[in-house]
Amino acid sequence: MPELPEVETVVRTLRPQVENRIITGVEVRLPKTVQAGEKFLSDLVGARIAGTRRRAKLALLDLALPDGSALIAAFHLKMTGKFFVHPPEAVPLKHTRLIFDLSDQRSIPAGRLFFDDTRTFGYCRFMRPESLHLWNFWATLGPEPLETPAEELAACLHAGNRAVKAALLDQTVLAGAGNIYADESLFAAGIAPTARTRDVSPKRLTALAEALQAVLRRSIEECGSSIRDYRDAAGNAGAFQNNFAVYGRAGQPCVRCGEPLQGARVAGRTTVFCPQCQK
DNA sequence: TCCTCCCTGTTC
DNA sequence: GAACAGGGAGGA
Repeated sequence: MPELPEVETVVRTLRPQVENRIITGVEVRLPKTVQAGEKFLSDLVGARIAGTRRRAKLALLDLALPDGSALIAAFHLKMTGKFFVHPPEAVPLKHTRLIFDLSDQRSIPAGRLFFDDTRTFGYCRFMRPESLHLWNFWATLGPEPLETPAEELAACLHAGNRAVKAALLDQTVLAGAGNIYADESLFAAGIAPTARTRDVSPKRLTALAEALQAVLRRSIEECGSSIRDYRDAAGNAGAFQNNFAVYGRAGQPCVRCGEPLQGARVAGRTTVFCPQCQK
């Protein structure tokens, strides 16, 4: 389940394999994977992949079209979306949803970029950069947690009155956290996932924001967390799952106090926390 | 603000 | 053969 550190890792591993390659063909194997901008599909041949970057949990390809205009391919991997660059002769796999054929700048075939997605929740949108703001999801995304002071993130979390975990998961509050990093940062900050944001002091919300930043940074250093499906664009698993204090550990002893961790459902998500250490 | 649904492979 | 995994849209 790619969250911010996993998408960051995917983008970093994809970059050297696709940047400055030319798209020589496109194959849409599952129509619904292209969520918007189908009309641009025919313009893609000859486009150069000018850049790769991340915003929230989106992986973005900046494309330079042959007519000189710019286009963005925005991919949301959701739970099971994966990129992989295969040799030019590779054939689609069972769950391959979208393929870009790539060549180098001298038109020599360089490979095929597969977007594979078992559960088909992932998508790609083709958009003009100047039209991005018309996409509601994009326009309402909250700040990047690693590029924003913790006090500012705390103020975002404080707005409204809901379970703190629900605020952490809300991409319009801050962008990039998912179930894993929400649970891990709540544990690190000693805050119960069900605590109402209005009842948590600004100081503790700041500690939560700092804990989130720390856990995201550490996970990026370890190339993300691999639960089941996740692989980066080089086919490698991450290692941060070995550092989980609570995620997936319901019933096991708390690493801090030894009491059994409790499982629950909060904000519609499986949640694990320590009733002793998190108040 | 909260709940349901989408989807398929894995686990019990 | 059912429960479960979960981001985000959409509806209550």
